Amino acid sequence: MDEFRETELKKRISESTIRRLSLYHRALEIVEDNGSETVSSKELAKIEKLTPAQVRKDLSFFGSFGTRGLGYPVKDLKAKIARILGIDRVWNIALVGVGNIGSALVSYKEFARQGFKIVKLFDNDQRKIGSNHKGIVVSDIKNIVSELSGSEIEMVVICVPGSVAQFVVDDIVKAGLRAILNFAPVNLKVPDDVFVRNENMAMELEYLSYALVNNHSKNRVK
Amino acid sequence: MDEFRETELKKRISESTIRRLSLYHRALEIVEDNGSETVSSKELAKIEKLTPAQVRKDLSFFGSFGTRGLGYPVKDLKAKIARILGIDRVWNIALVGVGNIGSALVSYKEFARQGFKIVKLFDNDQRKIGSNHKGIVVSDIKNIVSELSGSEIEMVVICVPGSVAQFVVDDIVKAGLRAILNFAPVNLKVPDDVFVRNENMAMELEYLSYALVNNHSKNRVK
DNA sequence: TCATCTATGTGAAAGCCTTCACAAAATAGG
DNA sequence: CCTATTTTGTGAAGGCTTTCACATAGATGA
Repeated sequence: MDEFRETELKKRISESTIRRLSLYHRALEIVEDNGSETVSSKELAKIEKLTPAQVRKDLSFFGSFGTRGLGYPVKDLKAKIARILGIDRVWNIALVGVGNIGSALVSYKEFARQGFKIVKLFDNDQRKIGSNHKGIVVSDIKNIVSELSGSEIEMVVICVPGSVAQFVVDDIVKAGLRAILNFAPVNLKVPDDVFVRNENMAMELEYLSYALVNNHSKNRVK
Repeated sequence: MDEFRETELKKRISESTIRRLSLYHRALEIVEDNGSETVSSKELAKIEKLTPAQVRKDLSFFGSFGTRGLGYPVKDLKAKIARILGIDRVWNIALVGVGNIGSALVSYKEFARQGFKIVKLFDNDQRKIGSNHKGIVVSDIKNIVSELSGSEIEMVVICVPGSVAQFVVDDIVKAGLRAILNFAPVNLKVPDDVFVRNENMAMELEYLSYALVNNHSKNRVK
């Protein structure tokens, strides 16, 4: 692992490579369920609709995990990718905004399955504060800075309306947290050492809309 | 518009450009609310944390919308982008899988606001079939092919477990639909003329996990 | 009307990412 | 043990995207 850390300091690894690591991890779960001991870059590529060269190149940034002529050891590679991604542990997460989307995410099994554990909820609505969602009592957002500061929570999911998202983020930053998953449709301003990922579901539909309207078929003659 | 269609046939426009068009559209709403008549590429870039050159280059693929020395006419540019994206109309959408996420999306205001109208729900769970969500009665997924074929519905949102997503997609394709927003954590196999966008929320948390573990700060000395 | 200023539109350059193609390493089979 | 086969790991090439930098065109003000 330390070898990797050092590599990372020398060469910045692209966002796309990291995102594909998640895909490889997922593909390896499938292969593992099939009972295979090893898997080739070709097979992994097929599962996620990528190219074998891409798979090999991506993995090569982090080390040599395969055996020539044979492929990659499934269990081992999966563990190594989990280690690189930092998902070989549990992450405690707070969620702000217990509306439609927010409360759906509290019960979202895929988060739990990957070790992302929502352990605290915040809202500003008096009717919601004190109510119980899957065993978690909703806290008043007024106390967010003190309740997050120095807590075991390291990530926050934001499901509040766009108009208040920036205020919430300012508090999260004040509390010293550095990772935010944002469902509000606004560009959040944060210091350079804070990471934000945006989940913009309407934008994906807009892309589909564009594709349909422009008949943007993949196998169209150019 | 036809000028644009023709341009499009000559030069394929990148996915990133289209995604940024959505951002520009959103930024223009903000500028419009502020009461400005015109806006510069610099201002648009600031709102979405991009560069002015990027904004101008992206827009230039579709035409010359600005006035030198002045900027872009807000209302007009917003309408033109909406036209390009195909969001100057209502899209009727079916949603399959009325679980946590699915039912949250039925009430998701951002979809409605952008003209994405969920008009039909499907599920395979007998307890859910026939139940009412925001005025829509859940249909039996068995009838999905016949109910979608030739209907006014052109997009489908999939919120079913990964293990059944491919079967659902096969039916959607059979019904002749060509646009799918997929929340299941699997890579769906579709013909080349069908568009799929994947919404993988756990993957975004994995990216944050990676960033934190590798202290991947943006202003770090290389 | 003219000079100054502002901001677009866009070729060209730079940078980044993906794909190619092949040497190297290990397996498998006889 | 040796040959044929498989599949990795990786420089180099190719292709795509972003950024640069400036000519151009219109606005603004005296």
